[in-house]
Amino acid sequence: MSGVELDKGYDPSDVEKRCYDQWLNENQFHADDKSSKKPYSIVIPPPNVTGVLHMGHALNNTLQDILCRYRRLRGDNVLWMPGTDHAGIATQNVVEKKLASEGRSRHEIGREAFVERVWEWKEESGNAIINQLKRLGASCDWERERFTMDEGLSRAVRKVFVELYKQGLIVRDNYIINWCPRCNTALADLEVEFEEKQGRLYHIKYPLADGSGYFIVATTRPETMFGDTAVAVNPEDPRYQNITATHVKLPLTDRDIPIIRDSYVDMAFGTGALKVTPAHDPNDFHIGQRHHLESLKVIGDDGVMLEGAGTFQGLSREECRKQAVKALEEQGLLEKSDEHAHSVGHCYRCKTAIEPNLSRQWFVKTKSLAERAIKAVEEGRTRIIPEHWTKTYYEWMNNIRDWCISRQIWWGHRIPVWTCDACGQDIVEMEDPSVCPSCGKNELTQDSDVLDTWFSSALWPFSTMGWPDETDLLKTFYPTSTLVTGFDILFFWVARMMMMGLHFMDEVPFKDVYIHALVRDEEGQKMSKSKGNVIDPLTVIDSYGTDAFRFTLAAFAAQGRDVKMSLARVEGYRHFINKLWNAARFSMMHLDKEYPELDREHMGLADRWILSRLKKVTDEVAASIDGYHFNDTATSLYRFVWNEFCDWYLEASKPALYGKNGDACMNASKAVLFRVLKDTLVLLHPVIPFVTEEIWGKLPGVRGSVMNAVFPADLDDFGALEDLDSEKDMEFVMGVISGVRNIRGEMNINPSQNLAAVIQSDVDSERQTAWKFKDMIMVLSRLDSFDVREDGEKPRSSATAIVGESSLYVNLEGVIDFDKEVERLEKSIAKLSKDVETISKKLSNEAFMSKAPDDVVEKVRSQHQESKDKMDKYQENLAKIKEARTS
RNA sequence: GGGCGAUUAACUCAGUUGGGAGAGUGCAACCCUUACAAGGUUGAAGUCGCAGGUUCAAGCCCUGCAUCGCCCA
Repeated sequence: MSGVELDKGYDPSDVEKRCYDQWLNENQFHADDKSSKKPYSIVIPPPNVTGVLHMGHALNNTLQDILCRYRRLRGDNVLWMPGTDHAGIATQNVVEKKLASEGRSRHEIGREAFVERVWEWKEESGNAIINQLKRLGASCDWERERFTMDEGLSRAVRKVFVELYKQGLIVRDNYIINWCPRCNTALADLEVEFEEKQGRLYHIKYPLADGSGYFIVATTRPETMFGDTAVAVNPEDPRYQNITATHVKLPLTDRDIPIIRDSYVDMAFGTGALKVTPAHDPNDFHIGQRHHLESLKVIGDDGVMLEGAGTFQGLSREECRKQAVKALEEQGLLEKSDEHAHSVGHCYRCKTAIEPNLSRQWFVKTKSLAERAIKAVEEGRTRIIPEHWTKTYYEWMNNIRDWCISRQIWWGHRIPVWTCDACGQDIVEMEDPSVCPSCGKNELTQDSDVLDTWFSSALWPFSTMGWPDETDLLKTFYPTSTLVTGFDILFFWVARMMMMGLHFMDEVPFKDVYIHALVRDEEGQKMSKSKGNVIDPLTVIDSYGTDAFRFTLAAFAAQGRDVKMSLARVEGYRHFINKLWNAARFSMMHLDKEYPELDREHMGLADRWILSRLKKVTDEVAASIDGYHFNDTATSLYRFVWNEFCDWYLEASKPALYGKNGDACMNASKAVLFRVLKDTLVLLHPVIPFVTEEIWGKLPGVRGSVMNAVFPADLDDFGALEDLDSEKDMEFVMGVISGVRNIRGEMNINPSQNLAAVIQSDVDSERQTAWKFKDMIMVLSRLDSFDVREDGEKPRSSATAIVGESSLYVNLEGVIDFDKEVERLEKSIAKLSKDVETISKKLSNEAFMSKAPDDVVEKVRSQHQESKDKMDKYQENLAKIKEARTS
């Protein structure tokens, strides 16, 4: 005994900072621009620069880190590109609120000063989330950290805008868009969240212009009626076949509006007559386009009624609704109003009800871009995992609409379009223009809007690598290997990166897209501030350690299933970390040097067995990470470490380690212990980097970081670790030991009481195995006497277990409780007889015998035989014990 | 309205080509055995949402239904 002394328990807080600093100092996370090694690259989904780490980030980045650390261990040149985005609307909102608390508005201080303030706020808070990612252990290449608004990325944005403009893929148009009256900006369709709201459906009489009656139109938004420019009915609708009037009188106004016929109108809804408001409803807008209707905007960008609302001008849209309804009622034009549930769009940033609004905005024409993005997935150049998300991807891509990219805010990439005040010419170039190329005048005005943040995020996989320059980084790492992200931004981000990557790089941005679940609370509710059910990842890290937290996230990350985070689970995995720590602590007591060679000649059964199991778990870990089955990775490791290494191997190898079998065996076992512990740390490292690094550093003779270790599967002798014979022998031996323990437990025999046991068997191999490894059997089942024989009388006062095809008798002379043993045996028999019954049924089923494949029939036969033999043996013993009881 | 997912032990969840239902936690009993009581040994616990169908064989494939959740319109 010697070696390094480890503390009794593992203290993460002390270790984590030290390890992380060590990695940074050693430049472990840095990727080479050029390298002969196989490249592996991931770009981080950039979090908002002013945001804070939440559970979603924690899961997302833990999975990326597992992949990156694993690929490094496999010898790849790994780039994990980190960075943040500027989150235009969200960040602007925050700074505006701060201004408001000072009693000022952004308009008061002006654009330049405001943007200055936002940069200040970014500097102030911008490192928070980066530091939080570091606490999570993220092994990003921090030297390459990028921000969507830094100079290089801004140049990429400019280039993309200019090129798309020149290609006719970016256009300015008057179109119905989603307007947030609170943020005062246009939004993309995606940025609107629909929510079912209880409203009212108002049935309003629209008198026919020729006085021959009236139409009843149903609407949830009576305030928009001032913008009506037609009433539409379905041409098929029999109710309106014989209408002679061509116009209706628009109530509360002096306007007549035409009656039009359009098959869009749902005859089953209301009375089948639809008021058409092209300027304030997307569907109406399209009807308006088809029928060349006028679009009359009656609600201003601030949500206040405009001139078209007549006497209602100046009212808010909510107040206008109230008063208009009242006026209609007074004039007898409101037939009725019913309770009505309908979905209302809300701003995804501030939750204000969206106003569909006619507006002049910039759009990306997405159709041709989407076609290539669809094709890339169809052809498998990009794989979406789990596969079922591809359908959602196709669905959206096939129905994609033009993307409104202009935002009426100040924080973001300003749209690089100048208009000549004199001749109206638009100028869109890489360099800021000073004179109009058309008329030569120099009074140019730049568009005041900025671009959607997602416009810059869409370029992330190549803009972060230096595009539009042809950098080595791009050559080495584009296309990236894997993108890890949540499904909530599949459209916002993934789809748009696909379009931009294919268009500008002529190559997909990533080969694999792994889509993980959302993290929810214990009840499965989405975590949100308003519900108060948010668990702060940093609190979890502080209480349980990063490794326990990461292991929990990995263990929960089953494909296609949400993660329900519970602190009880994290605590459970903290126990696992501690178990590992203590296993290492025990190991270190025996390890005093490096053991470079395995001494197969002097190894015991447990040694050969654990090496074989090590090979197995290594294969499992590699396969599960390669296939993004992170929960399987965690499960395999957990079982191996706890149930095989700790529960069996360490216990079984103690005699050898304590020198009871001589120095040669002791050293052979130490070498195995060293090897298994070392390789296990490497296998665990991608999931729990800190504790593994800490233990690694204390391994005798080992230099450098675990990050530079070789993955066990890549070691020369890896294949030679497998030893199926030893696995089989060990299984039998463990069966015997468990048999004794079971009897001890069920018969309430004190663990400290030594017992005598006998294996009786007519199977040569089982007798040999039992005899060969009797030392292990005796130690682990606490026997002071153990015998193996081919036949003979069963000991009178003993309890029985069947192991393999052998009988195990545990002598309970003087302590046996016959009734209990009868009960025990009957229980086993009942279980077996149920099995035998089911299997017999199969075997007597002619259809099964003739149609099932031979190997299956054979398997069932042997199962039947096995169970039956076992049951017979129990029954024999039961008879004997009953006999003994009565005598 | 269209689409996707979920439903397996008290709880949280695995179950990858269909071939005798698993884990962790919790629970119960016993144990301070010299790495770990944040531990050890043992045990109990499931009509795999419901109803049909395909098949020799269904937790798994097909259809319908129910409940819950999400996305899109």
